[in-house]
Amino acid sequence: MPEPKSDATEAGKPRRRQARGERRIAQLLEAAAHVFCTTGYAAASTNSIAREAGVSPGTLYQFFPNKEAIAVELGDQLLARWRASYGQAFVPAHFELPLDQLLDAVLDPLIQFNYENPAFSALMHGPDIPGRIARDHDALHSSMLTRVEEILAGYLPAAPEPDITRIAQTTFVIFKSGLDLVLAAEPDQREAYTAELKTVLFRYLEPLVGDR
Amino acid sequence: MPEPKSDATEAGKPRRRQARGERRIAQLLEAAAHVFCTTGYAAASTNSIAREAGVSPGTLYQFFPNKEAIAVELGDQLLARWRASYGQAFVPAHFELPLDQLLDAVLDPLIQFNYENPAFSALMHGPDIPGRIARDHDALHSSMLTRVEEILAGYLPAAPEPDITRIAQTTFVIFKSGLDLVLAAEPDQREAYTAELKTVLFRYLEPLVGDR
DNA sequence: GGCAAACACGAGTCATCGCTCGCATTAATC
DNA sequence: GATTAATGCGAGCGATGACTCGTGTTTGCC
Repeated sequence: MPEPKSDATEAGKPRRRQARGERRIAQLLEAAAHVFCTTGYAAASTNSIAREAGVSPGTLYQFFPNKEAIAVELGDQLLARWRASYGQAFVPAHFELPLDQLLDAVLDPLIQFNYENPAFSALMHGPDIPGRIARDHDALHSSMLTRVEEILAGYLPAAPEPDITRIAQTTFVIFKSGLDLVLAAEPDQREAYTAELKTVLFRYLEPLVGDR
Repeated sequence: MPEPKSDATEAGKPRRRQARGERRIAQLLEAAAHVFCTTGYAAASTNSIAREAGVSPGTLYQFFPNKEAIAVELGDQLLARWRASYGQAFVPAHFELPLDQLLDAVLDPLIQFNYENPAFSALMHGPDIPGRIARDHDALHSSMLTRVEEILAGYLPAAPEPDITRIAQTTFVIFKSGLDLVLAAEPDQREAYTAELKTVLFRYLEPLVGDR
C-alpha cells in the first residue's frame, strides 16, 4: 500500500506533479493548518479547508486521498521541523552546563518552535486526531521523556528507576503546561512567563542535581 | 424561555415527574458520564448513551431536549459537588498553616474529587464542549485563580499585581497538569505522584512566601 | 375498573460531511 | 496545432448521527 508522498521518487504511483500542483499542496496544507488551529481536527470540514484555500472540494481530493492524509502530511512536515529544534535543544554539549543555562538551552528553542508553529500543538493535543498522528506524538513524547531520564540518571546515579521516571514525567508535564501559558500570554508578558517557567523548573530540579 | 430542570418548581412547564422518570434521568446521566469519559463529548452519540443506559433513543429525548442538555445537567451536578470540595479546600482557617500543610489541605480534597468524578475533567477539558459548559468552566477557573491570588497577595503585599497574577496562573497550571499525572498513574504510584506534585509547588512557592 | 398523563419504543426524517464523478480547462511534449 | 496528462470544478452520493412521531404500555388517581 503506497502512501501518498509529495516526492515523485515513490514507486508504484509515479504521478508526475506540475509546479502548479506543488503550489496547490502547499496552499492546502497552509489552509489546513489555519483551520485545524481555529476549530480543531474533527470540527474542520474538508470543504472548509478547500474554501480557505480558495479551491473546490474536488481539487482538494486531487492531492489528498482523504481528510486524514492532510493531517498526516501536515504532521510530518511539523515533526521534521520539530526534530530540528529538538536536536538543537538536546545536544550533549549542553549537559555540561549549570542548571540555569541548561534550562535556557533546552527550553528556548522548543518554546520558539511552538510559537512559530501553532498548528503543532493543535494537531498533537486534540483528542480526536487520527491514529497515525497519535502514534507519532506518542513516539516523540516518549523519546523526549527518555532523554530527560538519561540526563536525570546522570545526575542521580543512586536513584531507583521508578523515581527517575516519575521526576522526568513531572518535569515534562510542567514544561508542557508552562508552554501553554507562555503561548497564551500577551506578547509583552511572554518573556515574564518564560522566566517564570524556568524558575519553577530550576527550583524543582536544583535540590536534585546539586549546584554543579 | 424556560430551561429544562429536574425541579417541578419551574413555572411554564409544570411537568410532573414520576419516581420512574427520576430514576431514568439518573440512569441516563450515569450512562452519559461513562460515555463522555471514554469517548469525549463530541464523539458520544445520543444513541450510544441511550444504549449504555439500556433505553431507546426516544426515551432519552423524553427527559432531555437535546444532547447539550445532557452535558449541561451532568455538568451542573458535578459543579455542585465540586463547589463542596472547593469550599472545604479553601476555608480561610487553612491560610494560617505552614506552606506544606496548606498544600495538603488544599490539594488533597481536589485530587480526591477528580479521582472520584472522572467525568468532571472529561467534560471540562474537551475542546468540543457546548458553550454553556465552557462558560461554567471559565467561571470556576477564574474564581479559583482569584482565590490563589488573594492568598499570594497576603504573603506578598509588596508585589505588583501582574506578578501576583502570573505566579497564581503558574501555580494553577502546575496543579492541573500534576493532577492529570496523578490520575493517569497506576494506583500504587498515585501517592508518589501526589507527593511529587506537592514537592514541585512547595519548592516553587517556598522562596516566595518565606518560612512562615 | 376507568381515565389521563407519564413513560417507553424504534423506525424514520433531516442535516451534515467526507468523498466521488463526469466534465471543462490548462500545461507539457511532440 | 495535436495529444495527453495534470489540474480544476461543483453537484450529488452515501453514511452517520441528532432528533421526531405514531403507537403501545405503565402508573397515579377517582
